[in-house]
Amino acid sequence: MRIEPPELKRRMNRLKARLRRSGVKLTHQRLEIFREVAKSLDHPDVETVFSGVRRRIPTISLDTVYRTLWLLIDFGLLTTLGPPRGRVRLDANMSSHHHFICRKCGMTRDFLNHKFDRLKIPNTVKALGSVESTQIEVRGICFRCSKKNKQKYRVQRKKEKK
Amino acid sequence: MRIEPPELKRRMNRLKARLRRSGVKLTHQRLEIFREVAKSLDHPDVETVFSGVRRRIPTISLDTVYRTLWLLIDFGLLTTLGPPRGRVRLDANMSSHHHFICRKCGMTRDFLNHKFDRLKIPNTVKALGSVESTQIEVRGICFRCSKKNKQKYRVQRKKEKK
DNA sequence: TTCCTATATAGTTATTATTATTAAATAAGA
DNA sequence: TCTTATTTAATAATAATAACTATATAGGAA
Repeated sequence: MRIEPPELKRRMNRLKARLRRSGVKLTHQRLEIFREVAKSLDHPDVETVFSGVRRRIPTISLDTVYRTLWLLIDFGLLTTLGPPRGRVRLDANMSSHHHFICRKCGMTRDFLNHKFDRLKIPNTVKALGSVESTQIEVRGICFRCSKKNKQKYRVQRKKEKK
Repeated sequence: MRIEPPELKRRMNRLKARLRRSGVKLTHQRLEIFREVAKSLDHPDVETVFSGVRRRIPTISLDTVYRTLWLLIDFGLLTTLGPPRGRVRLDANMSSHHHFICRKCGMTRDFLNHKFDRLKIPNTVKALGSVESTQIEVRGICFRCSKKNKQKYRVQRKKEKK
C-alpha cells in the first residue's frame, strides 16, 4: 500500500531540511532509500527496500542501504518496529503489561498501568484478524544512551577545536 | 532482574499443563529453556537464553534453544517483542499512529485512533529515559494465517485417520 | 563555474543470527 | 521393562548484518 503523494512530499522535505541542518551530505542514494521507506505503508524489511531502490539505482549496494537506514534512524527520521537491531527478544509475561523501549540500545522494561488495560479496539482493527492482546509501547532513549550521546558530542567538540 | 518465585512457579505449571494437554513431550530441555525466559524481566535474546541454560545443561545445543522457543511461541506460552522472526522492519511515519501485528507472519498494519493519542505516561516510566512517542500495539493472528492454521489442522486430521 | 577535500559509495569480504540435516538418545505409553 | 515416535546434539548450510578499502562525489571555497 502506497502513501498519498502530498504526504510523501512533506516527508521528503523534512528529510532534506534535517540532513542539511546536520551537515550530512544529501546524496541521491540517501534520498532514494528514504523515499522507498517513506512511500510505503507496510513497513518493509531491508531486503524489500534494497530491491525497490535497485530498480532506480541498479548499482546500489546492500551495505549502503543498511548504513543509510541506521543513519536515518539515528536522526529520528525513521524507526524500526519493535526493538532496534535484528535479534529476537523473548517475553514470558502473557498477562497485560506494557513496555518502555530504548530506540538506541533496545533496552526494554515492563510497566503496569490499569488504565491502559482494556482499551477499546476499533472495529477496523478487528477486521484485520483475531485480537489476542493490546499493549502500550513507549519509545524513547534510556538514560544510559543519552549519557553516551553527550559524551560522543563532547569528543566531537574537542576534535573540532584541534 | 528476576521475577518473584511464586509467579515463576505459576508459569512453570502452566507450561507443563499446556504441553501435556497438547501431547508434546515434556523434556528437561524444554522446561529449562522456558524457565530461563520466564524467570527474567528483561526480555533476553536467544544467545542469553542459550548461555543461561548451558550453565545447568552444559551439552544443550543452540539449535534446540531456537526450536524450543518457536515451539513455545507457537503454543502461546511466550511472545517476541515486536514482530516475530529476526529482521529489521522500517517505519517512516513519525506522527502518532498505532499497529496491528500478526504474531505468526509479522504482517503489520497502521491504524489511527485519537483516543489513543496523548495517553498519560506514568512517572515510573519517565524515570527510565526520555519519552519520544507512545503507541498501541495490538497483537493477534491475521486472517491469512488463521486460514493457513485451519488447513494444517485438516491435513493432520486426515493423516490420523489412516 | 572549477577545484578541492572530507565524506559517502560500490564491491567485496567477514561476522553474526537462524535454520536444516541426521545419527543417536530419550519420554511416555503398552 | 520394552518399544517407538519424538526429540536432541552436533554439525553444516543459509540468511542477515556489519566491516573494509579503493574509488567516486557533494558541497564549500576560489
